[in-house]
Amino acid sequence: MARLELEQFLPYRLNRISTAVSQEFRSVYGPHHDLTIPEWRVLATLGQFEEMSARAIGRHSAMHKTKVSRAVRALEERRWLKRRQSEEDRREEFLALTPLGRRVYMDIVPRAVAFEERILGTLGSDASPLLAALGRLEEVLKIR
Amino acid sequence: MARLELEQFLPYRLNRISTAVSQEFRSVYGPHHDLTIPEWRVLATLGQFEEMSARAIGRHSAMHKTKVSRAVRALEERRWLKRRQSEEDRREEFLALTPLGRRVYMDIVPRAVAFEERILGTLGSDASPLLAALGRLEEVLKIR
DNA sequence: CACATTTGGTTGCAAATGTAACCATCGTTT
DNA sequence: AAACGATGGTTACATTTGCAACCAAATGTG
Repeated sequence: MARLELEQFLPYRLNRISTAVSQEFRSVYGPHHDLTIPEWRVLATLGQFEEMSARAIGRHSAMHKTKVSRAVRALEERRWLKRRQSEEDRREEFLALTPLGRRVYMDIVPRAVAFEERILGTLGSDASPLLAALGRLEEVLKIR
Repeated sequence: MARLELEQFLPYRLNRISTAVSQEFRSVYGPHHDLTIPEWRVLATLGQFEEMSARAIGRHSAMHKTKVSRAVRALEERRWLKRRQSEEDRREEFLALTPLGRRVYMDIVPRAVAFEERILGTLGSDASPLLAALGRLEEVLKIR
């Protein structure tokens, strides 16, 4: 008869690990800044690329355009980013962090880096095989 | 200056991989049976343990009790599981798959196993380091 | 140039989820 | 046994999410 142990099942394990890590990470910046995961992704993308359209942000951070749209509005209301109408194509707008937004970004990045190092650090020599395997998974799943 | 590439950031990668894998998996059983992830988890847990309380299912499958409650009701309405009042403690009820539910379970399990084998298979020799690393991560995150 | 099609982005609506409040029952303390 | 808090489970409410419809501007086609 077919046998399946949920706790050993790859999709289940990945899901649990992923949410636990996200949760942990949020508890790292949460006490200092209140922002959701989609908001953090937009912030991080703009921190990395200066100026970018919403469409491009979505493509780069793997988020649906409605998610991006809402996160952008939230950040805009907090004055963390500003919009600029494109000259060539008046449908699209370019987004960029404000000085305030950049300050928040610069405050979170070191925490993010330290967080990641902490986790990978405790993995010790298992860390790099993990990263390699994740890379392979990304290839297999064609999400790269 | 602080540097962070979102596409390389561990929480981001895990999240993307996890949702992609879940999505893939759902497309495996989706055409045959329509059930959500929480419903699948309850089904899988009961398939594994014959009879179990909702509380125990939640603990075992790492789901909040409201999620379990709703999934159980949905499965019950589909006549895939039945409830039995506990004699000792009239608050709790034991849940078990009906023959119909078990048939569905038995139909999905081989697909699930094959799916997992397909993914791990394409990873080749990277597969077992991945599983080992996931195990370490679970330890580090104390979700085991 | 008129018209259809595509595309960047927003909005409305329905489904999914988490939190807190809740109900009933249990165990414990007095 | 009366009163207490803890526990299994459900329900109500607010928030988040995805999908589809939508708007406006761009591009393509006759």
